[in-house]
Amino acid sequence: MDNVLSKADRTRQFIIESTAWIFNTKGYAGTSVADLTDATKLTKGSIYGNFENKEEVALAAFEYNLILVKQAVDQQVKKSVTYQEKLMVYAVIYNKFMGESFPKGGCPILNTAIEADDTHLLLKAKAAAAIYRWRDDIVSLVKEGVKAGEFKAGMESSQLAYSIIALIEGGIMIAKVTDSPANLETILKTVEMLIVQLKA
Amino acid sequence: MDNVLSKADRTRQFIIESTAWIFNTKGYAGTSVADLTDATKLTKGSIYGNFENKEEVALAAFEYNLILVKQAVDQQVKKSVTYQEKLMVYAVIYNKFMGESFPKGGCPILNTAIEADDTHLLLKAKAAAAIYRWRDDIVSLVKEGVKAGEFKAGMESSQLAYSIIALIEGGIMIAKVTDSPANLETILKTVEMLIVQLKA
DNA sequence: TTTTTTAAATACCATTCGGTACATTTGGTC
DNA sequence: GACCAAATGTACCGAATGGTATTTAAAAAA
Repeated sequence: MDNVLSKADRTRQFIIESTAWIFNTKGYAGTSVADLTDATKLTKGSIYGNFENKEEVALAAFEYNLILVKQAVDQQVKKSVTYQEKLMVYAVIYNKFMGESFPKGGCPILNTAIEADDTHLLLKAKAAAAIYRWRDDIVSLVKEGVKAGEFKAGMESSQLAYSIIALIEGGIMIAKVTDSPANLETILKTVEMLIVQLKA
Repeated sequence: MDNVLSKADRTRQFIIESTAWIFNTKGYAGTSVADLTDATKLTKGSIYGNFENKEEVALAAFEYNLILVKQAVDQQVKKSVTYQEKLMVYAVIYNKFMGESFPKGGCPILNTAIEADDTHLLLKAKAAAAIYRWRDDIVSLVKEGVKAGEFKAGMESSQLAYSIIALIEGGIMIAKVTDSPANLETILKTVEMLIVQLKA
């Protein structure tokens, strides 16, 4: 018994990784179990041997999609020197939301929040938690930036955080539905403006 | 033949009005034909006698939901005196997005854009058109406000328009998924700030 | 009021849905 | 390599899916 993942755990992970993008594009209701077997080339028996039901796959897939986003963000935040740069990472990374490391189908928080808010309590709760985590991260960066003397106290930091998140998520929605990444870039200029105002 | 609506047209309208909110809450994929017969107390024969298929009902329902929003907005814009007030109507009205005249389930543009962007070309196109109309309305109001001497030329008006839309839609998403209307109010303060900056 | 047209209800279709019992194969251990 | 447990495939279930002839009822025209 090596401390390597068991066959079951590896299959479970394989199912999650190969189907997460489907849930992110088609949604929970729009994704069928047949979609999962098609994508994995596994059978229903195998899927249901590793997950209790479709819902459990969807929840795991959502968490995996979040990890993908978080990894992309953390990597870039680490590279940034100034707090302005660190704050802008959220905006910049979401600007390449069509990128490789990013889950196909756009922002999973946005997609899940919109579909689940009236229909699926568990997914809704997970999406809400992701929003709060994101807000807290932004608030922390602002506070650290103030402490480091880079920012002056300006707009209430949680207002800024919510506004940045709303601009990014709303911007992704607009860019995707209009097939125009330029629209997101335009909106991100406003995000940058809000952050720059912190230095005034 | 009075120029009153025919029986068919009235039934068609009845189906649209009684099912539009279902599409807006459950989405296109999540709404079944059985949901439509339940809500209307009609049979499948009647639904399919007035619509070619589920898609046609969904498209008509989306248009109806848009009309509901537009009526609520236009009514308030007319009441407003200053251009700042007129611009803020979009924000204020969306703040009561749980109101009576507003379609249940939140903003139909947002809901439809997110579900359809990767799955349903026709709905996607309709949602995109709604975004462009909204942007044009905001740009027009800004230009008129400048002409009237209320605003000075500031941020590019289309950038402002997209930013306002993104803040409102992102704000609705956040407020709904966190069950906290206060979060939307916070974000709308930033919308107000952007508009006030036009007067500086 | 009778006739004709139109709309709605009934009963059905094939297919897909999520899910499961059980047989078969595989991987890990001795 | 034999053995056993664990994982996967096979075959199936009832219910729900979107959709459609065809019959019945109602409305409009004559």
